[in-house]
Amino acid sequence: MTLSEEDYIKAIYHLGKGDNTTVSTNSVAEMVETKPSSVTDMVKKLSDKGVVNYRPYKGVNLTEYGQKIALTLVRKHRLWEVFLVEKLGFSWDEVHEVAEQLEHIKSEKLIDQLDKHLGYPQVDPHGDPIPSKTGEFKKTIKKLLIDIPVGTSGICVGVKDSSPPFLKFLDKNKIALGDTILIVDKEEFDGSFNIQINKKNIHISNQIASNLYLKISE
Amino acid sequence: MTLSEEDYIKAIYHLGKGDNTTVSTNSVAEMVETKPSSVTDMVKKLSDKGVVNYRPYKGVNLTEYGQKIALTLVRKHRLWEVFLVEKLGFSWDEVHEVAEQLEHIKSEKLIDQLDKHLGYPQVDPHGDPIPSKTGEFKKTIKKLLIDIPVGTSGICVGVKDSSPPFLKFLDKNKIALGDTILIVDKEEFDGSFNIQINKKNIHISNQIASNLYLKISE
DNA sequence: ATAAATATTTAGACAAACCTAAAACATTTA
DNA sequence: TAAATGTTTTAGGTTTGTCTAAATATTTAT
Ligand SMILES: [Mn+2]
Ligand SMILES: [Mn+2]
Ligand SMILES: [Mn+2]
Ligand SMILES: [Mn+2]
Repeated sequence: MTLSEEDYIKAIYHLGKGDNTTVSTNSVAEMVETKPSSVTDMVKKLSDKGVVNYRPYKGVNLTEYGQKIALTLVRKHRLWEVFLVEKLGFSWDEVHEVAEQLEHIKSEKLIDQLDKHLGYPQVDPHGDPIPSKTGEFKKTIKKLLIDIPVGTSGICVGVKDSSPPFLKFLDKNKIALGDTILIVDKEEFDGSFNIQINKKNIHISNQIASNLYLKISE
Repeated sequence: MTLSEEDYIKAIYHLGKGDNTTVSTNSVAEMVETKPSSVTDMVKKLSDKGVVNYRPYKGVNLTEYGQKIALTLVRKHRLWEVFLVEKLGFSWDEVHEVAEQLEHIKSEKLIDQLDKHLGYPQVDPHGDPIPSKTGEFKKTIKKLLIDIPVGTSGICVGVKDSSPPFLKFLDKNKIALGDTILIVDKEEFDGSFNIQINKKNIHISNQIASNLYLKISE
């Protein structure tokens, strides 16, 4: 597959919402930042190659073969993201653009060895799951910390309240996007939480807990 | 620069023998595995961009600007080669193809951090020097071990005699291409050598020493 | 010095991936 | 259910990087 073909396949995969829903020409165009007419051309070519099912005016989705390719690309993209953050000191929000390039490097050995070098990570820095070599992975969902059971851990991926006071609080307590958080304990009395973050235990109120989104494996 | 343009620039650089000699259309074609007519086209384009000096029928070489680009590419290529060998366990002869792709990834931060991650290496797994961020590097030369002064170290890059008995000897003594060898001592009496390889000292005869090529910095 | 051999460029085409403008189809709205 | 609106495809072009075949320049050999 060429670099362009791969980017289209990934777009169709991501728009397919995990269940390979048929997606529109326009939505693909928006995702790959091109014009709908270009998508029509490409999608015909991918259809000829057996990568997608395409019915004119009706939309497009991935074949089995296409899904396999998509999962390999997602695996590569996310492993590179882990590498950039863990080994090269990139931050959460700097990795995407570079991974977007690195995902197209062709070498099976490279990816296998990278996976090993990173200690076979299960999730990327954004909390998204990394498919195994055979394409399996756990789905993840985004939940408010307050709705997550004790003993579970997840990755901080967003805030509900983004007011300066709240952000300042997070900053002061060194809670940042991309951090792994373990729910240690929940206090019956006031609904407050004990959480572990960066190897330290801290205590947060019910209010804080209801404004932090984590991504956890189902 | 596009991937293709970069590969042409590298080819012109490598054919230029370090002193930026003017090179022929045919030689470039051979190196980038294309036809001479394609080289003519590309070289005109690179000339318009100020990357090369081109005189029809006379040949092509790099401008100052072109040399800068070439050195950046060589730097990237060789840093990735070190990464593949040192961090991912690739062997000497497996890295080139992958580095040929990785060298085109665009991110200055990526290369700076990779350099740091690798501990600012001076040479790649083939004994070739890695240009600094500003483009400086020591030239290296290939010499028979026998002609190298005591105290110098280099990287094993080839053999003069490739007969089975000699190769078997190297194998038995765990001397492989890509290994770093330090000349510890030379025996006046029989011209034999003490060398250090893989943190072990071994003794080799004058005959062995006159059939092993090392790459050393000038 | 001339002819033969070789190297290089030009001319004309092609595939990939994109574009704009116009036509065809589908959906919504009145 | 017909018009209006929005979506998708088609038609026709462009750019990049490649190719073959033919023309031209340069080098080598007689
Ligand atoms: Mn990409
Ligand atoms: Mn990610
Ligand atoms: Mn390359
Ligand atoms: Mn090398």
